[in-house]
Amino acid sequence: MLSKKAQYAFRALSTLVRHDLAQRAAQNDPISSAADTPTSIRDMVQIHPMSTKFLETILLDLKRGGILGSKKGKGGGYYLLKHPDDTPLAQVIRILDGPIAPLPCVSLHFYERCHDCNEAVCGLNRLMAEVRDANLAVLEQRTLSDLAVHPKGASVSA
Amino acid sequence: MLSKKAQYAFRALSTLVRHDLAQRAAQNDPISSAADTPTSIRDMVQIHPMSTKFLETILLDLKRGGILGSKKGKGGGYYLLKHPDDTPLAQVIRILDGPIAPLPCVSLHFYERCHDCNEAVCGLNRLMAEVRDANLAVLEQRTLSDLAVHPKGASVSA
DNA sequence: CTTTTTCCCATCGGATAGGTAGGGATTAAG
DNA sequence: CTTAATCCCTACCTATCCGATGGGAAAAAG
Repeated sequence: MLSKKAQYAFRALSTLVRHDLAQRAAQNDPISSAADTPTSIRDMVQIHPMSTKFLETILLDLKRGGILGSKKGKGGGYYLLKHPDDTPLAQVIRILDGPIAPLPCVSLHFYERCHDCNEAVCGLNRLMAEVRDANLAVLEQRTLSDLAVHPKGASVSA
Repeated sequence: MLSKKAQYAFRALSTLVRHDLAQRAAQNDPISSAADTPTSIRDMVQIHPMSTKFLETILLDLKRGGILGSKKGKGGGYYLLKHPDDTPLAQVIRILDGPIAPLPCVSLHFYERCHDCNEAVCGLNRLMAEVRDANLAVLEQRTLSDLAVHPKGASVSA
């Protein structure tokens, strides 16, 4: 199960993605970043109601994780550092919730050896590695762009 | 991530599965259950070292969940109620850890409506349903029998 | 009846999750 | 320079859960 942090993060990110894509379209300049017009926490909370202070800590995590940039002072806020297509959902989850694998001994980014268990003959490792791969097949493929796609809008890219 | 409960459960179950399969083979009667020679907690702990008391609560959960049966008194213990092929890993996880889905609003067995979110237009629901399906494709297919298969033993059934 | 072993209840310390509070530090605008 | 907006940092609180423990009651076998 995803934590509340990750859930709220995805909601706030969907707002940032929509703002980012709209701005790129308006500028006819799909390469430039959206840094010049960031989105404030206040605006995000108005779109998706949640605790302002809690969202603050989440956005800071995402900034430290290299997904977001920020601008201080009046007219400041947060913005995506990369194109929404270039941030897989797995990256967001790892920042806020840690490992995606069901067991530390099959984790790619947070590997830890399991004691009291010989990995070579442990039937569980192999099975949980299968689960991990099944998860990553979705979470590394899907990106922030997919968050903004509504079911009715049949803009399926692939 | 799986809880410690689920991890320990799988270790104990692997002992029960090996015992069950060995007994079926010895009897040349692959249909009968292994109820007549249950495995005690003490035996399980000797094979996979862990807290006896903790394992006790886990095995009780598995019994309430309909996976195990028990026999009291001397020579008693726990045994599988069904053939190892007929208990998918998903059932074990649901008993000990609850939902397999990343969000309650996409859970099949533990569904809960999410507030502050219109499921029809929520991009996250659709994506997390994909993750759920990817997980279930493995966890409903793989069974307790797969726990006992060692990597070297190439007895791949399908 | 005695021994063995499962079963049941109550508890408990520590960690984590979820959320709150207050006060800076930085920037832009007037 | 002053003010207002906004990000940033530290600490705290509370409830829940995880992993684990203790003490027995009940049942089966000898």
